[in-house]
Amino acid sequence: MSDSGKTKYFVLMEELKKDIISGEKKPGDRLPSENQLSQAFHISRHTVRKALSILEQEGYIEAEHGRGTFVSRKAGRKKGSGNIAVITTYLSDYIFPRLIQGIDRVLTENGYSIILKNTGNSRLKESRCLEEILEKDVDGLIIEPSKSEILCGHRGLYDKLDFYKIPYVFIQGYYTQMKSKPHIRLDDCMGGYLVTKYLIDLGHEHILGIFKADDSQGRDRHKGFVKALQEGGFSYDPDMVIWYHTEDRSVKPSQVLKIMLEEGAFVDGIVCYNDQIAFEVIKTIEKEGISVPEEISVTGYDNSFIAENGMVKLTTIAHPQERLGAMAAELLLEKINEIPDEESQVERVLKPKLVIRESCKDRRKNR
Amino acid sequence: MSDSGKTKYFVLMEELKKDIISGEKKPGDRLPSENQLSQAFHISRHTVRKALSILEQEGYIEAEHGRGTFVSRKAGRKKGSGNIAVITTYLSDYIFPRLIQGIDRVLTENGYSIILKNTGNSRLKESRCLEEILEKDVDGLIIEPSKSEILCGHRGLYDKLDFYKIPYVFIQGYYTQMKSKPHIRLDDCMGGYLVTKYLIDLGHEHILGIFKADDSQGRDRHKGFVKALQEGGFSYDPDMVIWYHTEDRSVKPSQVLKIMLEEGAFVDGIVCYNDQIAFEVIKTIEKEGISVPEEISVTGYDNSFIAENGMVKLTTIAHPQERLGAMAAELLLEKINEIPDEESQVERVLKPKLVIRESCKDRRKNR
DNA sequence: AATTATTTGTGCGTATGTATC
DNA sequence: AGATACATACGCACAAATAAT
Repeated sequence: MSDSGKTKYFVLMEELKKDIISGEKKPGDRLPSENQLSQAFHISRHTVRKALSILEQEGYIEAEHGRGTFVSRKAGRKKGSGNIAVITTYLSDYIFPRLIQGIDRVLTENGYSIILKNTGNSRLKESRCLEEILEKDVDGLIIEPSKSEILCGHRGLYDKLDFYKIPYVFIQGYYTQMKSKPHIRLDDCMGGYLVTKYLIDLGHEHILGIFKADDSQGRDRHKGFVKALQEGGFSYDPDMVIWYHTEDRSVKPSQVLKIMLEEGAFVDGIVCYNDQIAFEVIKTIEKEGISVPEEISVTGYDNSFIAENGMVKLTTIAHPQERLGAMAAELLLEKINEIPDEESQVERVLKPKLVIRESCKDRRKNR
Repeated sequence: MSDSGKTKYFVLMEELKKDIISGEKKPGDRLPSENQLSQAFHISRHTVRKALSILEQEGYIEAEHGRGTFVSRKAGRKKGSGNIAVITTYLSDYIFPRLIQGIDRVLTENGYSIILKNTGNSRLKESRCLEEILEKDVDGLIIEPSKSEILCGHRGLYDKLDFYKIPYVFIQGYYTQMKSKPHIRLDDCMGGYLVTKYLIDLGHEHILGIFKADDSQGRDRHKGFVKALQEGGFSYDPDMVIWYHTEDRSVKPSQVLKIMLEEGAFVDGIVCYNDQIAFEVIKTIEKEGISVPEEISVTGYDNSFIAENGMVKLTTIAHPQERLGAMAAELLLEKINEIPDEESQVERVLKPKLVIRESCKDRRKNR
């Protein structure tokens, strides 16, 4: 034991570990064979194996039967639990099942499992979920932020994720203060533009917008709505927009609309935040004895089951739900396997498409 | 290698692990010395050490230089991952979102997270999922068996779950060979009875049944179907039943029905395995120029979204999806917290309810 | 206090099996 | 088919820690 009293296998192990950490041996490189090492270090092959087994256990190297021993591609990193957390606002409703389906498909193909959490769109629950995630060891996180338009009160939790080097990607919304973080979303501005433009092209002149005020999607869809109106030569009238919050969603839009209609407001088209709202809106309108689309056209958003199979087939924006989930999973996998130097693109935007059904009527005089 | 092709160290390791998990060796107990083991198992000390090193690495034992090797004090009561695996056939469609919602609600309330897996109703994937679950440490398992009516080819995996004392409960279906295992299900026999009885009471006399052949639900619903017919004084006619398998589901029922109708078979009511099939059936019937329910009544099963919001509002069986999930989670929690002596009830059956909508017509002459 | 037996830890040499190229 | 490389397995020797005599 010439080397400072340490054991032989320990010396060899440290030597190899040093080479790997320093970068002298790069991920994927082949180590000398066991016999070569045993000769070079003047120790028995058995002792070499002991050193290698420790390194393998710690995840620095990977031995392949009949081929050789290689520096692990994810050298230095923990071996990983194989679990990835997925936090969404809701589980069972609307687009989420398909979204989760897409995430699951990609992750399963790559040997991961998903840990599912949902926040009910509550900031408090989102905090709890994140804290739980930090306690368990997950290899990554896909999260749909709750009420993404409201100031982020728990930025610290995301900082912790960064600190522990747990990669995460946002889906659907994103916190505006964290725009540089990886996220995948629909181009909601374009979506809002498309439906509004469609109504204008069909000759509508009194278009009402109903938007959600507390997430980035609502803000973006409204932005597109305004853009289309102004391009069409209409001046923007704030009275022709109903804003609501998550907590209001089942009552406010319908109630306000009802009052507007009863007060005799003239409306020939309504752009709705999503299909659910559109459905509520149609119910309300028809209760007032007004018919859709003959008197008022209505557009939805998301192309959910309800749009295709409801009483009135909704003209809406196609939401490639499963694709969105799959892309999020793919981006996360890239982040997980990424070497710190290179950085993949952090934002991926899906272009929405208009799906035309039966909820809008052509109001042009001359055709 | 007399022992089933496994390596010697592996055999010894499993043997010792079994003793520790079963409680034969208690935490703090001393294992036989390496030399004793090598003599007892007729293997070299080197091989014994290999086995022990794995157990030490996994945290089952702790070696103390000069004293001996001891069962780890924290071997038995690993703190628990707080994760519970949920394996279903599908994720995004039909009743599953709500079911998972129910499971999630109860488990989240109790501080657990769910790891989601889906099998696509494939036995192979079910095996893979179970193997993965065995590798990760989960505190329990809720599983919807795939094709529960077909002989269980991987019983061994469930035995392993028993061995590692991972509690599990079946939902929806259950393997008939494992009836004594905890499971939660609808009383599908009663459900099948209810819809059929309803049609008979409305004066239907030529009732066709469409059932799935490869799960226990299909078999049970058919059983109720037969019971109602015979109680109503009709003899059972096998030609008035269409059986299909999971792989057939999108083509066979409609095709066979189409042929039957075109050949002039007289049918005034159809009991369908579920709402999806009922939906397909209605499409097929109406393509043939026959109207529902005026000429043929159709019943569904599950009371899914489609039943409430489709073209024809389906008379169906209410499936308390979220409740079912919640009950499964509650039963699992009982199993997890259960002291091995006392055993809670293993089977819980939910009574189904008939939901009457517009897909059946009263055919009685005198009212 | 020293000795001895026991037990784990380190290390060497050899042989055979099996996967890869 | 043969060379190479990792995987399993046996036997031996000695060191270091521990416990009992």
